[in-house]
Amino acid sequence: METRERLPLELRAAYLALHRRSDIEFAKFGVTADQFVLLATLARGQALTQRELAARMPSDPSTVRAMLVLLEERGLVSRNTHPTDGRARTVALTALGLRKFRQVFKAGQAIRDEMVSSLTAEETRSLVKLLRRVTQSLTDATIVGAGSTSNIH
Amino acid sequence: METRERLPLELRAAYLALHRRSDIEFAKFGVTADQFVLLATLARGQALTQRELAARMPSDPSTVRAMLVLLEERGLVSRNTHPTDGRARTVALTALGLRKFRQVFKAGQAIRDEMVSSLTAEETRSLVKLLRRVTQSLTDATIVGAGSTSNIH
DNA sequence: CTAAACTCGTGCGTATACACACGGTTTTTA
DNA sequence: TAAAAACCGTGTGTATACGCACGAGTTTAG
Repeated sequence: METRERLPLELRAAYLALHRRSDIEFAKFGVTADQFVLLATLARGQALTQRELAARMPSDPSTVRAMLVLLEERGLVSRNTHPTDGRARTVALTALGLRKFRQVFKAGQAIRDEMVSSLTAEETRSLVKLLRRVTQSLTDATIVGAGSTSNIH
Repeated sequence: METRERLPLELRAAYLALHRRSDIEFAKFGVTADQFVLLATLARGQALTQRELAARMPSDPSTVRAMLVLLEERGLVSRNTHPTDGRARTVALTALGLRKFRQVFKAGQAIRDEMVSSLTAEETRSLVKLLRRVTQSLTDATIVGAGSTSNIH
């Protein structure tokens, strides 16, 4: 029973459980778990470009675009022309979007409490730390491995 | 800097990093990260019903069905009639499916090694343990919330 | 033993997640 | 400064992830 071989599956199980739980809770407010992540990221740094936003979530630029189209239709975010870069568009929360974020964040407290309900404060800190290191290891490897990203044309 | 509020995002970041990394690595073998999870689950328990399979992954029955349709077309799994239950179908790996699983599992060792490359054996054990507890807490809550349809009436 | 309740798989709809190619824009290079 | 390279957002295609409603089969209640 190598714990090293269980780690990927346990990580997957934990994330999917969180995602399901969040989707159910947030549905009352008409947003998905991932849309909440996007709103939260914008709440921390307005006027990001779409790519910056994607990098911080973290997520894929084309995924983020699809989400922005939906959120813009609902009036939660606005997309404007970038002041100096004609290619880019800046994204920001609308007043409605900010209000929605705060509502959902509050509702999410119940989930965050549940998550750590069987953990001590010390264990929670430890868990966050370990997750960060795992992410770092996987991300470094990806960047090194895929570093030959080229546009051949 | 409340670590309790960072936990969901760190969990998400770690899982998505793992998923991306796995998809890239496993693409060489023509399977996705999630398809590998399905194959691995079958390798541990053949002749499961689709629902049992979904419960063990864990995943949604309708998601699993869509995956099975694709995997069956590629000859990696077979679906047969259940011996006693006319509603259910049993699922099993084909010989090709088993071989594929073993190949991909071997290739996946590199990823599993990377994941724990900055962790001690003790920390890895701890991480698995903490993730399990988080999953448990989130799952219990979901069941309690939606489970009042069964025993108590 | 029959009718209601439950369960299984199916099929459809919406939202991610990401790859990839494309056109337009900026930056770098020669 | 003109050509090349790199970058941004868009649009399309495939694969999850899950909810929901449906038909068929099974279990339970009366």
